[in-house]
Amino acid sequence: MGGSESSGAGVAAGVEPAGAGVRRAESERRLRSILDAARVCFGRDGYAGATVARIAREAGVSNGLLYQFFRNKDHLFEVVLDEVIRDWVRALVPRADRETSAAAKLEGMLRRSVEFCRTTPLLPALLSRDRALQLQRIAGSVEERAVAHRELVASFLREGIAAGEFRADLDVRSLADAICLLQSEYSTRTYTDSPRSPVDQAMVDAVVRMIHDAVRVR
Amino acid sequence: MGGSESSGAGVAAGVEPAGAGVRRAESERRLRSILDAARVCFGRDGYAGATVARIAREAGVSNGLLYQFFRNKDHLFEVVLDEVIRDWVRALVPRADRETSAAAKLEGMLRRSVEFCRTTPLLPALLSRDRALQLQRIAGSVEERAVAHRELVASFLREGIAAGEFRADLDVRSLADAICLLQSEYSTRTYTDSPRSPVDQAMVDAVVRMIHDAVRVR
Amino acid sequence: MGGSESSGAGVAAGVEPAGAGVRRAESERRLRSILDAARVCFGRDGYAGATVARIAREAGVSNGLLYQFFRNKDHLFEVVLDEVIRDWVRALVPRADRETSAAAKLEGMLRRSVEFCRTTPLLPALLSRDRALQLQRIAGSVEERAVAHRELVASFLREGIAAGEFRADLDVRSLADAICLLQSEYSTRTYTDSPRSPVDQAMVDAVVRMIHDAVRVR
Amino acid sequence: MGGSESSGAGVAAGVEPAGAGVRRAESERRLRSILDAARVCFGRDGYAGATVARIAREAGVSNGLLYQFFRNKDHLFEVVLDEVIRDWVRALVPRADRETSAAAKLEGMLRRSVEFCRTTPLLPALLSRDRALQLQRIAGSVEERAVAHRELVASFLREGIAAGEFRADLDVRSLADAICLLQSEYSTRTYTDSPRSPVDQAMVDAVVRMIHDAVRVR
DNA sequence: TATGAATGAGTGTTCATTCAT
DNA sequence: AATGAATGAACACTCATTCAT
Repeated sequence: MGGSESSGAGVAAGVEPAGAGVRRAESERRLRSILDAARVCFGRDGYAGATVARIAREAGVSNGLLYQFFRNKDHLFEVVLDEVIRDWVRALVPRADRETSAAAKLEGMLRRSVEFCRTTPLLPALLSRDRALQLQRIAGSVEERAVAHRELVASFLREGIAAGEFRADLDVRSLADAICLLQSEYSTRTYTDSPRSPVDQAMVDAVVRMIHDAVRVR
Repeated sequence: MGGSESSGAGVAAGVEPAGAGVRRAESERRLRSILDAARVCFGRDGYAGATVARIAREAGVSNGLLYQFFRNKDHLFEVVLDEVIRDWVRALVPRADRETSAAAKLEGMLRRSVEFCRTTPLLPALLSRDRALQLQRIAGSVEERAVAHRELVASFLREGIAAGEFRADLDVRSLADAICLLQSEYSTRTYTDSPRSPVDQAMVDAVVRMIHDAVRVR
Repeated sequence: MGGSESSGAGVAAGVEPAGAGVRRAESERRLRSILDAARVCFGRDGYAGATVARIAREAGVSNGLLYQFFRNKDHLFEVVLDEVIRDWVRALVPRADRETSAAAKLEGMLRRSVEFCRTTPLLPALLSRDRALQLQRIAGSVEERAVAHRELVASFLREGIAAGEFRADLDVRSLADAICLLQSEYSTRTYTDSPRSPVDQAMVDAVVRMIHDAVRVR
Repeated sequence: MGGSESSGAGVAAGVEPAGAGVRRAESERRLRSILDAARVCFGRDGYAGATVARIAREAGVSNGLLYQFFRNKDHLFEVVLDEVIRDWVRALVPRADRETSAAAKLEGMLRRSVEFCRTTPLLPALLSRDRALQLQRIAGSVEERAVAHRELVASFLREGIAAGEFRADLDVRSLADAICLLQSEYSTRTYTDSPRSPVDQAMVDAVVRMIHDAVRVR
């Protein structure tokens, strides 16, 4: 995956690199490094704590260049967040070929999410409740994704129930919520690598088991 | 529980009320109101978002008085955090009389934690990963308490295993971690009452059931 | 008149010095010096050209103190403008005792205006068309005063016509406009003391004569 | 008059178009469009308010090209100002054939000035006291022209006196100054079209009458 | 002890200017 | 000759902290 988890082609939506010469490449590389630095800074310091100046410095560009690509700090944050979420969501989608049972899908999703966060300078941290975000500003996109995430998990649960694989009396909504939360949190902690409690394989396994126990037919 | 969740004795450790005359009481009351206001502000606005001026204003004291009690904003935050955690932990301790089984203790702990957060202007929000906190600053006390929390849960698990109430092959450490996490997060969300996904009784019930499923003998 | 043309008592409307001790006086003196410095700076450099930092420096106070008194640069400007206009208008009012004829009132008004500007660090310059002001921001108060000014002059003209002192066929509106303009401009130039054409007594006399010629019965 | 009020010959003094090939024409056209755009921008936004980037954009050229023709923003402004003044002065010169009396020349000058400003995207606004200009920067050329303007008016006055058309005791210098001022101001206001007091025909007529009254023999 | 006026370093943002292409 | 990406100094404004009273 390398150093940059950019979304395939055009770097980021909402940003127009413009131009089409040789400079284009250079410019795009800089935009990329700004986004990467922003990802790290926002992830490390939160929205308020991250300064535009520091992001620029860590990206190796001038203070002002940032404003050639983004309207303001908010806009930069929005784009970064969007990108990260997109990358993350992509990682969650089940492997159609190998994960056939609903249980396998749930498990795969959790493990991949954790793995994704381990190798990505990210801010799913931000998926959790970073008050510093003053989320109202960008609540939209985050909220939307969260809902989508829960819905995806819920669909797996329903699928499992329908297949007789899971208990019929599951409280799908509540369980989906809890599973999403576990997934988010363990993913986040994997990255932040807080000394508080580093996430190791045994923990992930335990969570997987916990989820299985919660859904499977007795 | 009343308006102030202060810890019984000398208000807060690390703070020297000084003096011993008649004014002592007055002074202590002011310190109390500062701490209460800080709790509310930090909880509401996060570390960076909370301003010293506003805390003072909401406490009904002058800007400068704050610095008679606390070295700086960081120090105030540290003390507030410590206090909140102490209060919270106190709420977790099982009711010796009514909760005899390990399972009951685990369940009671979760429910009380959620309840505590519902009625307390608090900042367990801060227990979770509020990156704005730049936790490194005060990691110490938080970390310490987190470890204690996990250890408490772990002891319940071991107790249950010993009593033949829980499965013998539980990964105690990992499970304790997951349970703590669920407890923290649902408690936090209860308070923040985020539109993202308001926590209702059904959800708490689902989590309780999940934990039961994870531990009980098949 | 002295160094400061503040309006008698409370310094400036819309600003709450608050407090009532000994410090109050000190504080008020600082507010005064900010307003005076602002008057000079805005007058000299225009709205955009004047920097908050320089105003603070020339007032001998810190950068931030300014924001204890005023919401922002705009607000400061508004207050300064209001104050200046108030002072200026006050200077225009005819001396009830000595100026009885309409002609004397017109003449007195012009001469006093010029005199006022000679001794006042001011910005009637701003009364004229300083585009840098982006007048839309504060258009209200300026416009209002300008209208009042024209109306005052017009009333003198009508008075003179009624008294048979002035020609009956005067285009009152247009003439009032022209007279106001002459007054504003010569007043402004007196202060700016532009090398372009310093205003001397002979010039003022010539303008006075011009106005007389324009109104008096043949 | 067409779209561009440039002065016939080499576009503008102080600017070296350089080169002598076929591209010369192209280059000159670009310079022209920069100057035109600058005229509009400076006139609309004032010196500080006008941005180099916007001027370039409205001229349809790149940001940097501007610096091939002009040392810096100041220089551009200087050149634009010079050009505008030249155009304006040209408009003031009396029609040798139709304006024979000194009074007719004065009147014609005023009316043409107003008319010129009505139809020209211009900045005579800048001739007046736009403090944002920080006129010190370019005082030179403006001052020079202002003196010339006054001298022209003065010559008309002397001519009228010599012809017995005007009063012999006129204070030529002072009166010339006042007349120039009226002319500048009404011209400016005509363009800016400020809601403050739109200049209509009646007003211009009144000013013309005022000037006549001021000079003509009783 | 308590005040709040005062400070100034630091923030996000703009924009004249340069320079590799 | 022409571009426009990149720079960085400067701006308005905020806020933790101090200190005379």
